[in-house]
Amino acid sequence: MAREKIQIRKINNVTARQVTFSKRRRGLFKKAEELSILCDAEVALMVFSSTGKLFDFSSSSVKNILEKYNTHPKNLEKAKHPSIDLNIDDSNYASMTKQVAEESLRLRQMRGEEIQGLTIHDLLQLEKNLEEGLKRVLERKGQQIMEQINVLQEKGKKLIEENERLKEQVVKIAREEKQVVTESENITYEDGQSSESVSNNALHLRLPQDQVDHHDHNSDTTLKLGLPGSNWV
Amino acid sequence: MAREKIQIRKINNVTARQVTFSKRRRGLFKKAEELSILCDAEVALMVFSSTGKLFDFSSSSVKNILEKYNTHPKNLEKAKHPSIDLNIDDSNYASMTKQVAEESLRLRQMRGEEIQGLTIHDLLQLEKNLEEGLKRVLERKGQQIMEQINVLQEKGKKLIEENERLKEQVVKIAREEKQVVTESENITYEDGQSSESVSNNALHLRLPQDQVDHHDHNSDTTLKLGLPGSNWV
DNA sequence: ACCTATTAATAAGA
DNA sequence: TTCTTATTAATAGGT
Repeated sequence: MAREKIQIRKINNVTARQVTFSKRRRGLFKKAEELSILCDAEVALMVFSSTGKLFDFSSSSVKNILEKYNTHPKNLEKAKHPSIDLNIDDSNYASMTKQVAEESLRLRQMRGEEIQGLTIHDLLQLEKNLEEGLKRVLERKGQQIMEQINVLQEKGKKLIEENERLKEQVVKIAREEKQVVTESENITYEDGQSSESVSNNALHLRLPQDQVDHHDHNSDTTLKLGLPGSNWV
Repeated sequence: MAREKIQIRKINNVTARQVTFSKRRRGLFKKAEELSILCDAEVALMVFSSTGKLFDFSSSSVKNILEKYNTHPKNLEKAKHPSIDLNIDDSNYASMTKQVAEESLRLRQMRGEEIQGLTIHDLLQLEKNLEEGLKRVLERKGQQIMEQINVLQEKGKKLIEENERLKEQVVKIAREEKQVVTESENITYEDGQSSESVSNNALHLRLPQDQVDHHDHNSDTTLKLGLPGSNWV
């Protein structure tokens, strides 16, 4: 696909072969990845150059895909482990494969795929299952969100209480320092803030580190509610 | 590379996805073979469709390449797992069991079971899947029902036409019999029904058996619509 | 499955 | 190796 059409046979010129290998290898890996993404397929690709260098790609993990490959019924026949268990294994594998296939089909049908062959009755059943599932999920989501809100309210309450304590503490410290100032008049505040401006932003004052961390940790919970697409009401 | 540029992300339309899978899979395998021939490289390619179907290509034997892959220095470090070659033993059984368990869990979660441990985020995802599935199922059900209705209307039309023909036939026969009666006055009707009462229930008359069967068969379709819980509008 | 307008890959050369 | 570009190949959307 280029300046000239080429025949598909081994390229004899070594340099040209290497160049073509690089280019086409990239193209092949790109296509492999695209297929896996576009079509939700599992793809594993291994290439050894003529110099023995290995290149591989896998949509998930090579290990998983190879396992899947090895257990695939298509390959089970050729298993060269002539053990006595083979027959038992085969039937187990066969039944398991069947089971997997069935569950997989049901799952896909729940997602609205492969439902072309279903009768109206089947479709109504499916619809009922989906609505039931959706209902439960929505219920659970509502609960979960209410719980989160309660947790947040609880934390908020605690934070307010803590703030009150801290304010008092700050006022107290300020008073003590005032006393000190009164007593020996050469000591000043370290920043420009007077003790009167202390309000809710008490955290900006120097506090023991563990308390600061505590607040940061708690505020994580807030983020969990900031999710998009929430239409559970 | 076609009528329109597409983004590389999962194709949502199931049919389109399957079509694209077929086309691109062919392309990918062709490219893999070309690379192996042109550049004298060893290539192994495995693809599982989203329906679990396996397609593979290998320039030599998959087994050889997998062996080579497993013993390649690049993998030896992390290859603590007892090799991924064609060992068909309990590890595969275990992985299959795991797979079954996972799919089964997902299925149950789609039905709203075992969702206590899920986060809000998980629940939102589940909800989205369920709504998508439900949407597709409802669409399909609607189609299916419209098809059934069309079929029924078609059959109804044919039945009406046939009834008209039969009525004419009956009237004609009745006339002929009247003639016969007139000619030789000792012949009577075989049942108490006079030819004047023939209306839509023409089927009650003795007809050739095949026509009766034909009607009974057609009326089967009617039953398929008489299902409970239909709220698809 | 086939068609074809378009995009993507790539062979050769720099 | 990388870039460029003329050309061939792959393919998306329709039929």
